[in-house]
Amino acid sequence: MYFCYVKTDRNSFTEENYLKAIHKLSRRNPKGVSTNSIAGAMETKASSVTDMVKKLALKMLINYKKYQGVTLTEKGRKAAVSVVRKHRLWEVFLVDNLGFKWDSVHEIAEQLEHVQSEELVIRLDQYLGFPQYDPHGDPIPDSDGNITHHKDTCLSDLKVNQVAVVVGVKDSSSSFLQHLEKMKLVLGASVKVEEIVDFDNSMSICICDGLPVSISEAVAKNLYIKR
Amino acid sequence: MYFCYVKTDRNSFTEENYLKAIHKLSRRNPKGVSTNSIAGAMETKASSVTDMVKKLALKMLINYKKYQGVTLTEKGRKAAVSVVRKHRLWEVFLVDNLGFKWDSVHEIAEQLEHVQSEELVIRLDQYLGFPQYDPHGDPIPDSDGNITHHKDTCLSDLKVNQVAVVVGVKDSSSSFLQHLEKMKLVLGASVKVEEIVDFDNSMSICICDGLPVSISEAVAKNLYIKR
DNA sequence: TTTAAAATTTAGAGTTGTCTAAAAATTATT
DNA sequence: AATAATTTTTAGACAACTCTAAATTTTAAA
Repeated sequence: MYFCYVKTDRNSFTEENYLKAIHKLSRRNPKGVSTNSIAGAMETKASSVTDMVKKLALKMLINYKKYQGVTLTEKGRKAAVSVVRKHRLWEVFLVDNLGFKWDSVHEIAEQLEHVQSEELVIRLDQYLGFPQYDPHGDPIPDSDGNITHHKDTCLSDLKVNQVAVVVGVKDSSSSFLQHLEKMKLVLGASVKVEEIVDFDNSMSICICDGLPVSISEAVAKNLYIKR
Repeated sequence: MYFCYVKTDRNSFTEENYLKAIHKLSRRNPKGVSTNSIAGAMETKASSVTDMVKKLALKMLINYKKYQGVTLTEKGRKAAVSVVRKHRLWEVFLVDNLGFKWDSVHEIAEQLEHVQSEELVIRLDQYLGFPQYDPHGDPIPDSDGNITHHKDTCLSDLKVNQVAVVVGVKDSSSSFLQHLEKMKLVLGASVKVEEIVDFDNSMSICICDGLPVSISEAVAKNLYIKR
């Protein structure tokens, strides 16, 4: 740990990425996020996390006591959500305006999300028509930092013969998105469960009234739906 | 100077900014840019420049021999121009699409220019309709790195009664641009020289056939025109 | 409850920048 | 050509991160 006093109100790219990771992990662990889980999310070592976590605590962005997990302060949550908001708005721009495919925008948005300008976000949001969801169906936080999450109903929660519409994906990795695309299992697609195989919980489903296709439980668990 | 071997083909933000500065300075000093002038442009110290210049030389981006000025290699020039291209394309986007004023886009473009993605630049360029000039009249380099500069005719080169159209500004500082805006002296405006004051070389000009206004020599020297 | 395993933190060091102060080289002046 | 002024470089150190390896603390198991 190096000596550090807070100079600016701004956060570095690295700090923003940590905040974002902590925010994401907080959903599943509201009582406190562990050092190791942050290290996993950030693809770095636990010792680096400890250092950064001390720094974020100094900046009053997180609550931290040694050996206990961390939670975001309201200030930290605001900062994290602001980054998420920018990320998702830029993803909409990339897909809707520049014609990128949904599986290739994440990396670019990871860079764009760090551009600092209140005005830019406001104007971009307006330019895009105040979108509610990003290309993966994730909700775009409003400018006050409020997020209206999907009800966590997954395709895997459906029973035989039930019908629903795909509204989001949990895992946004390129490979998963490309796999979905091949089956035309994209946002807005209707699905009907034809059969559930007891053995491995795989499903046979009809996508947009097409012929039945089989999907694994892993896939079904990563798709959000609305009935 | 720290030990350093070249790991990636990518350049850091700082490196890109140095390359951009050197590129800009090279126009006036094609034979070699001095350490001090780079330090001036980068708002840093000469010793920092020496360090960075060594690093850029190691990466084969510039030609450097101690105590002599530096020049860009072809590789360095390409890298610098690529950043300039991105900067200017983003400026067009900010003004034309998001409705920013021309005096408030520079800072944001300074951030956006570092976003790494070939595909993004290609698509953005197309989305904007392959613009030739940015909102300040500066030429946008093509994807091969070619720049077609304005002929350097300035408003200050005109004689009494001559007529021209404003096509660019040399200095793009907010304060200068705001000053121009107040007089409606924007890109595309027609100007006619009514009078030149011998004493201080200030000019009295009519903008778009309006009433004569007086502008200083400094202003006239910072405006590119086409006759 | 003592021991073993896992998670977390500290200590020390490396990287990419930055700076100040002093030394060396170049350029300008007399 | 010798000296002065300026420019440039070096040396050493700080800042914001990163890491490995060792020391703590917590949690799980026997």
